[in-house]
Amino acid sequence: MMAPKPRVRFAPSPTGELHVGNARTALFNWMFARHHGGYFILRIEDTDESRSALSYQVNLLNDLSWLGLDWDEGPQKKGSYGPYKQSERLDIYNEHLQKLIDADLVYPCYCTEEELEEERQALILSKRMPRYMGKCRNLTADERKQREIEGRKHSFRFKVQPQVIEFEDLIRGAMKFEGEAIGDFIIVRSNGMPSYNFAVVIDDQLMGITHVIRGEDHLSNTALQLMLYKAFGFVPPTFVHHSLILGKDRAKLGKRHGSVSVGEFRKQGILPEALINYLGLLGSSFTDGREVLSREEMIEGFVLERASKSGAIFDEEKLHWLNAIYIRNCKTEDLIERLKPFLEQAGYKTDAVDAKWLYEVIELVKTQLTTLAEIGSHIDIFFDDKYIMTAEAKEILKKDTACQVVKAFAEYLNTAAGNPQENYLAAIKYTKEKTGAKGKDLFMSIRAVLTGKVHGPELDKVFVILGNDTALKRLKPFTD
RNA sequence: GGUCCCAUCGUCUAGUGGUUAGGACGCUGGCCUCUCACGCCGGAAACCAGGGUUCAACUCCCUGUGGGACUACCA
Repeated sequence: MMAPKPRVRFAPSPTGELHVGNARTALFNWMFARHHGGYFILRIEDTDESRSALSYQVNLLNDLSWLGLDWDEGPQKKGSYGPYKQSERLDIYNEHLQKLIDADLVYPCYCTEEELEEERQALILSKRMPRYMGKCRNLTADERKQREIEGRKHSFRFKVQPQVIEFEDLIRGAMKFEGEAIGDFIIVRSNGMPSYNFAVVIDDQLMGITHVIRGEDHLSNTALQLMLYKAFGFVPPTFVHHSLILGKDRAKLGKRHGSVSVGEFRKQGILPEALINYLGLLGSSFTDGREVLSREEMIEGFVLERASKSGAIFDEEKLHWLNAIYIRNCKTEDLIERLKPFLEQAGYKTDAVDAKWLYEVIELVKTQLTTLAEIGSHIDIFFDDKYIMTAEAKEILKKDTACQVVKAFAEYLNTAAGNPQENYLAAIKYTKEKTGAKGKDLFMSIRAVLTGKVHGPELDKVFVILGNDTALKRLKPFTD
């Protein structure tokens, strides 16, 4: 008999930009689903009304789509396990809460935040672990009524039985937690919203999730969730906790480490396939050791168990290396399309320019690019309004030989009648013969005057793109 | 503090008792070349420490050390 198709989910909370760490979790889930021909489900965990925002949710879907991580069920995609937003599943949570109330596995807690904070501080002071000590656990019916009359709101807490929790993690192996340290935790808040640990268990169960693939930061939550699975009589899914992405200081990657959101990398001109490739590589490896992999190859070679157990530092340089590879492997027509927003932003009017000509320009500078955003500094030499003479170029042109070279070159060009390709070759030949200059003296001088820079693509190609007229225009100030 | 996780070049990793410890990024030497980039060839660079187990440990066990996560009416 064939194993049932796995159902996995990515369950972000729309409280900020999509972080690369979360994107990687999404990627792992997605690759796992695609590799096994299963289902990738997107669930929005928006039970924190104060932090969730619709704009973030829109962003999230955009970023995921941009990365190419398509989901089979979730927002904008109907499935038979919805709704896929927790804020729309409130009655489901209430039903389940009632079950636990009926089974006497939960109790109302009337403590205020201030009281809880006080308790926490007292415990810390006496060097004990800060946790809820169960003040409201054994309240009598009268005491509860009294608090209701006082108008106190209550949350619901789960009665934690001291126990050892064990489970098998697909990446980490046997996991064991001493339940002793866990206090009665809140499953429904005083505003009626479910807490994370409560909602996640119900949703994963009801949505038929077979593998919970998430970050290591959820490892200790698993113990609480397992208690809930048991309380409901649910069979827990397989848990898989991958390692975290770290900053240079080996702490969990966060805002203070610089760029951490998918949106930021997009704005910097990172290609989605490069980011996906990098994220897939980070903290994992594919069997044959190759590192530049297409989406299909990643799906094909993905083995969850190969994911590393230890955290991985985010290496932007390696991301850039991959990005450069994807840029130069990109078909020039496609690259131009991707480049357009960046060109506009840098002040280049792409519509005002001949498409064929632009194609030649991009084709020529492709290999120099690391990110799309730096396009401007590579093509400025081809635009009169962007062309400027750098200090290094001026230095080159101060030399006597340079002056002679420039004059001779211009002299030939002034009377030349061929196409740019022929003209360039002939002008170089003429200049070489007339001045005796060769090598660097010859080419660098011409490069300096033509592009205003001392670095750039092959001169002959630059000249052809520039054309006779532009070349002469730039030569003129140096020939008078 | 408590619970838990982790530990191979600077970084990402391969490695499952016997290897010259392999690859990639970065760094670096050279080639190509007017320059930069690309490309090609080469180099430096690692098994956290101490005990076991074993004929043999990077690999298995223990302890220590170091790093990290969690410790909310956030997810």
